[in-house]
Amino acid sequence: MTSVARVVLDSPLPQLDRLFDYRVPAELEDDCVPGVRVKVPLRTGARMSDGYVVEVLDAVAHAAANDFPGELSPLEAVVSPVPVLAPEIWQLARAVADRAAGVASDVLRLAVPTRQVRPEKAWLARDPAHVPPAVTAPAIDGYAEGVLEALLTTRGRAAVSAVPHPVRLLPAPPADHADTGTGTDPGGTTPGEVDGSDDDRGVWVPGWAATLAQAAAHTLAGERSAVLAVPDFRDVTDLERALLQLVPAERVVRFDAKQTNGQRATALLTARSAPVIAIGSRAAVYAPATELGLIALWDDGDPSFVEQRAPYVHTRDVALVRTAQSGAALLVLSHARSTDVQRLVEIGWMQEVAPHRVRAPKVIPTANQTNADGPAAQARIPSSAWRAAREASRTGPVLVQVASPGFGTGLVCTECGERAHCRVCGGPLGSPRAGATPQCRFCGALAAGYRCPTCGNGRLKPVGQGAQRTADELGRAFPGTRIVVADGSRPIDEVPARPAVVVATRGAEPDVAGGYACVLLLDGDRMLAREGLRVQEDVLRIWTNAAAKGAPGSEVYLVGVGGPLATAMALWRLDVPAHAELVDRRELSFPPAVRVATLTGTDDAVAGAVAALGEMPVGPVLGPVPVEDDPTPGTVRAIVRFPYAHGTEVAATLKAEVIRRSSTRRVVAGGTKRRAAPALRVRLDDAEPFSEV
DNA sequence: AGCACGCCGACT
DNA sequence: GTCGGCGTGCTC
Repeated sequence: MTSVARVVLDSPLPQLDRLFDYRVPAELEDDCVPGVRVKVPLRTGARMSDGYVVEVLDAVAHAAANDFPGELSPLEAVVSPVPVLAPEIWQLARAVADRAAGVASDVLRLAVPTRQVRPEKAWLARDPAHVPPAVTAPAIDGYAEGVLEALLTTRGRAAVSAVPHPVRLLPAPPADHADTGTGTDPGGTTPGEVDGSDDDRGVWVPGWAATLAQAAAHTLAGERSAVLAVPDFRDVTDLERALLQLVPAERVVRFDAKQTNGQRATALLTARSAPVIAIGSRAAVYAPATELGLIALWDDGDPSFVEQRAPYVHTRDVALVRTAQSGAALLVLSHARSTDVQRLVEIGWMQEVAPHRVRAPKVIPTANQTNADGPAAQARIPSSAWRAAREASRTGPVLVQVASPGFGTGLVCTECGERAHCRVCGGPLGSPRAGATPQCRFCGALAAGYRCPTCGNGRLKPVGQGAQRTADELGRAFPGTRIVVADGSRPIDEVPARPAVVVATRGAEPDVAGGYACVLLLDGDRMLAREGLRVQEDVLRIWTNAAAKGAPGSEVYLVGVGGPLATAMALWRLDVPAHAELVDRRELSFPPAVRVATLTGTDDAVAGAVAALGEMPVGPVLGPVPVEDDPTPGTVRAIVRFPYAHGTEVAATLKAEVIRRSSTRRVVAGGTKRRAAPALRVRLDDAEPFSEV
């Protein structure tokens, strides 16, 4: 009895994005199981394509399905007998691609690393009798008793406000017997904050990391997997440190961008073998963790969650699809709520959970206070904040958050004030240190011997204040105090809990055990001056994340900001501005109140796609307008907006249009053999066009 | 992608 | 009359 393999091809072509059936030769039948890599003939016998088997049918079942009338070609080869594509990850990739009008194999490239022989051999040689060490369920601290535990048990979904300060996590006692119970709090080891004692057991971790680690350990104690995705590498490290206090290292599997393919392959196979806690950045959300019980994200508003490769799907959206498919619980932790999550809360899809009896940062807005008669640094810092910082810097580290890296935000001509731009790419020039050769902030090109194109003058001066400049000024104003600078080019993970002034650019704030004694948020006005849909929620995220690095209840000075944002910060009610923002978006029909699709290509193709959508879009179609910097002249772009309820239909229609347009190959006018860009490119839920409005 | 099929100009 | 141009379409 011959069987039939259904295969997904490893090809980015939209017209090949469906399953192909192949006859399985008898000699391959043993190895041909769902998830293995295969080689298959395509169109002509000599041409081979790679792919994955997603299903194996016997001939009877295939005859009953009867969807291909022709004669099946035989499978060429099973590349490796190791099933690297888990069935649920195939389902996830299919659904994610469909939602984004994209190609499933593009998603698979994010989910499955390229073939690695050594990890596969190691996996095949593993001891099948090995039982991973059991895990004891810890309590989840900082929230009303049992609330999050109950959510995990009932597979609920929640937007969780994070514990807004560092906490000390104590190690879990060794689990000496397989305790499959849930919710049992091991006596005397309640992890959590410590009231300033000199006890040096345990580790200090951010509040959110402790909560995620406890929730994941709780899930794993019930022999179910957890998948935890965080925005960046440093967050993965924080989370891992928290987890290793609670569960054996063997049960934590990392997925992150800095791994080699070999490490990723090993992680993938480990995750498939037994319940684990899979942690990492974007890639972790695709971890093939068995028996999934929990999916959790930290800080879903962070732009790092936007995938940079086709089909550009946001980790949050992948998590939503995976939650729906797997029935796992979903926790989205943050301090500042994203408008996307606020929408899910308002439509009743997620519930809200806030910490119980925790000490929020004491945010003190200083809208219009100035301190004009001090030195330069003092002029930027109101006297109340100044005094608090000076006082706090005698007992511990003070965090000063500034907007941008380098010495200034840019360079201008000393004569005419014209901004200096890069001669290579036109980007803004900056100066990494006082007196250093100006350098492009975009492409990094050095601009030695720069002369102003407007007036011919050769001297430049900085505008704005960066971290180094602030640090220089504070160093003069705080003689004898250690000054530390942390920014993108000089990252510092942690500073000691000793008196110091730590000047950091947004997002680069070092951790400190126990938290900072005081936090100053400078440049808020400048951060808010940017244009774009996401500016407000972004800024709130940046402020709250820095504020949460302060010790419990420590003072946080929000300089130069007033109004509703300052109020929300002072009351630590970050749901309020999220709601207000969402109300605005609804009125304007902007995302995430609606979904958007950007259509790029020839005016024919774009107009055709808009026409094919018929009545599905809401509001006027924006454009089409010429795309200025596109390599293909005559390229236009249109933006259509549509309700979530039409998502499936819109994506399917646009995908069909892409296929229709890609079947005819176009050649660049001018006779060269170069192939032109596809006639139509479609991208769903791309907020970027709105950030320049 | 690649490669075959298909309907209109210059050649033995 | 054919050889071959590359527009159009398909790939189990």
